[in-house]
Amino acid sequence: MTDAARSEPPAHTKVTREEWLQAALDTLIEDGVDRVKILNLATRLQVSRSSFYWYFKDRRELLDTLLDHWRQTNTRAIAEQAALPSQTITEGIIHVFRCWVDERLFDPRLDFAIREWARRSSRVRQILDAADDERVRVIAGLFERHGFEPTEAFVRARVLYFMQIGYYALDLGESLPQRQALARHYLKCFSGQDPRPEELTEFFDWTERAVPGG
Amino acid sequence: MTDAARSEPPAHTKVTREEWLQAALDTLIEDGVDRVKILNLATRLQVSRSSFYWYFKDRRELLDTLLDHWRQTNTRAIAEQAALPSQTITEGIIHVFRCWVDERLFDPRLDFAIREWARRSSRVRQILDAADDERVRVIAGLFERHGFEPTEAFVRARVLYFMQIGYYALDLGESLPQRQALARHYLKCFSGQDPRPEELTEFFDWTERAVPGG
DNA sequence: GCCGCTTTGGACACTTCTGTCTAGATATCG
DNA sequence: CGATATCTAGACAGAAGTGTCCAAAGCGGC
Repeated sequence: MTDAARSEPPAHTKVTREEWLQAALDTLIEDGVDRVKILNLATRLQVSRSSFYWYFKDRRELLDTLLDHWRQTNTRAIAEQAALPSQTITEGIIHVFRCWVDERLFDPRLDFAIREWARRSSRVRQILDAADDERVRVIAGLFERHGFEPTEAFVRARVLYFMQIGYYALDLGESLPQRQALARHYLKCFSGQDPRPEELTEFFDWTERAVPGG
Repeated sequence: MTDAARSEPPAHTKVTREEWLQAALDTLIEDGVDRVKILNLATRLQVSRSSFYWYFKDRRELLDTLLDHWRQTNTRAIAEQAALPSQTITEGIIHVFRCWVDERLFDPRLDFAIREWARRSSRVRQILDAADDERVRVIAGLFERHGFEPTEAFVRARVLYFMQIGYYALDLGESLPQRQALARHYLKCFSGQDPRPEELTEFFDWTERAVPGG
């Protein structure tokens, strides 16, 4: 995209709306919604606090914008990967695994920041519940396409998805090789069957292309 | 325990240390550590804020006490249930399931309040990491006692534990019957084998005794 | 070169929370 | 009864955050 295409701000602008948003997003992910304070952001951006009110009506409008951003990233990535065609159930699960490996597809820290926020806001809570529901549904659909009964597909989708949410809750900080070493066992546990070796090597190749160096 | 045994407070005491602690614990669980404010608690307890400083040095001392309370409940319950003797792996898993059913054994909301707190305090984070590690270890020990290879035991312990943490993260609010209906499928997924019918009925009986009416 | 639009800074009033200090109230014991 | 230890209230100072108002600064167009 050229600079002209994004309607360049006047030259004497110190901080754009996008910079306020990015700073807010970073703070949301790092410290939680309670610390997304206008004063904080202003200090971080080296600009006066009152400039904020030029771009946003109030703090609430800023937070609403952050929430919209989340809605249009994480859940969509899971849905897209789960919908890809697959020869075997393990290959299908591997497609979903891509979300857990590439943070550009699914940002776990943002997801948890939203989850924590939802504990204190029924409005956010409703939106989050709908997202969780959709994620489990699309994964259950994957299991069903591979011949699992609806109830078993639902339970296995839950185990796969909840397990990953729990994994993120612990925020273990494992390296990619550590995680890859266990992938085969996870696949066995989630699907009840062993993955084909070529599926695994293809997954590791994909990982190397998507996340060079881990 | 008799009243005499707990060294009765003077009659003109409006609020005891234990009441401050209980109010703080409730608030921690409900609203998170950031909202455990002395002013809040004083208002809730209908007492002057400065009385707090009679019982506690400062806010930090109160929070330390809450953390200690958590350390001596949740993790211990999991360790105790996982250590019980079991004929089959499914029976062993069912013992752990008791923690997920009886909130007197394992309080999920307290656990999540601590988890959220740990995101902002490296001290709490270290303590939490040690607890998570111990929980996975004791469950992996259960799988190993039933003949699983160490790596597979470890992965299955993780899937079982992380899945439950993820389940709590979503805070679905399902009823006990709803959850019981899926227990058989979870056991199959976690262990790779079907539970014996009598194990399930015994589990449901235990549940009815422990949590009458669900 | 001046006007006006966009953007920023600084001051103000308000709220919520923290910790300290001091004076008082109340039961118990001598 | 009075002294003492235990507990509570209220006032104070200060930090950190919110939103509003108005003056001023920097560019672009005329």
